[in-house]
Amino acid sequence: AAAPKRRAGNGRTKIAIRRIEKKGARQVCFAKRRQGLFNKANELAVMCGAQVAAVTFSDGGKAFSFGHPSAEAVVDRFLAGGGALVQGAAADDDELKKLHQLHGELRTRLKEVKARKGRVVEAMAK
Amino acid sequence: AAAPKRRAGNGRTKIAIRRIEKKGARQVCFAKRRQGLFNKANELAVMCGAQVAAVTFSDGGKAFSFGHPSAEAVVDRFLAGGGALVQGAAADDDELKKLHQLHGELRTRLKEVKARKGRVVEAMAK
DNA sequence: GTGGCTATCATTAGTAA
DNA sequence: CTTACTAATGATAGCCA
Repeated sequence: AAAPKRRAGNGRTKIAIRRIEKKGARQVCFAKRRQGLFNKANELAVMCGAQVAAVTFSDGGKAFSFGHPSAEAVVDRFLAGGGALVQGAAADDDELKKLHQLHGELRTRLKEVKARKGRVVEAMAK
Repeated sequence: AAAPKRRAGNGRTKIAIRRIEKKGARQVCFAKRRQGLFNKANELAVMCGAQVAAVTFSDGGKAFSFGHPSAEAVVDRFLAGGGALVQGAAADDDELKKLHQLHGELRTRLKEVKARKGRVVEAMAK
């Protein structure tokens, strides 16, 4: 008798939260997790009666968004409120740590963009 | 003899994705899931090298946000780009300017928080 | 690019502090 | 508001169609 042969599959394997190097796997992961993120955002909005917006730009620069009641509405309100309240007003000490981290990320990002801009300018000179 | 009494708790129970009526439970749920959402957003950003922003307003109208590299940067790009996004020097130059401004704001903010923390520490010493 | 599958890891409902 | 705990639900890595 032929056993109903299970599909090959090792189940979920544990992975670290760092950049996925393989391009293909990274894209698949982006698509799946983007969907998961939007789903979580929707659940938060429905269950807690909160306004939620989530926006992401893929590696390729393509934009995706989710919002309740709409991404634009929430985003507008966010900018209008002038509120640059990061991660909720936690304890000062905690917030200080977060600001330091943000600062570090910003510096890294600045360097990246500057480097890219340099290459672009150089390319245009030719 | 007193048994080492486990903490009461039935573990996670299945619930429907609809508005939570009990106010207290709704607030706790909001706090937990907001944190979970931001965590997912961060993982997506790190693992897939994508820009991500998440913004929510609680029932009480309080704003919370997360962003990589920053909520404002991603949100601005979203509103500016509308949908399709262009690459090139112009886009990079614009982003560079925004990052510089953000950097300045962050430094100001850091000083403020540090000062406040100093006052708090001093107050606690008394 | 999307969707199914399985085994496994991650999140979290309910509760109390 | 945040945190700790337990047990169960939910999300998903890797592989294939």
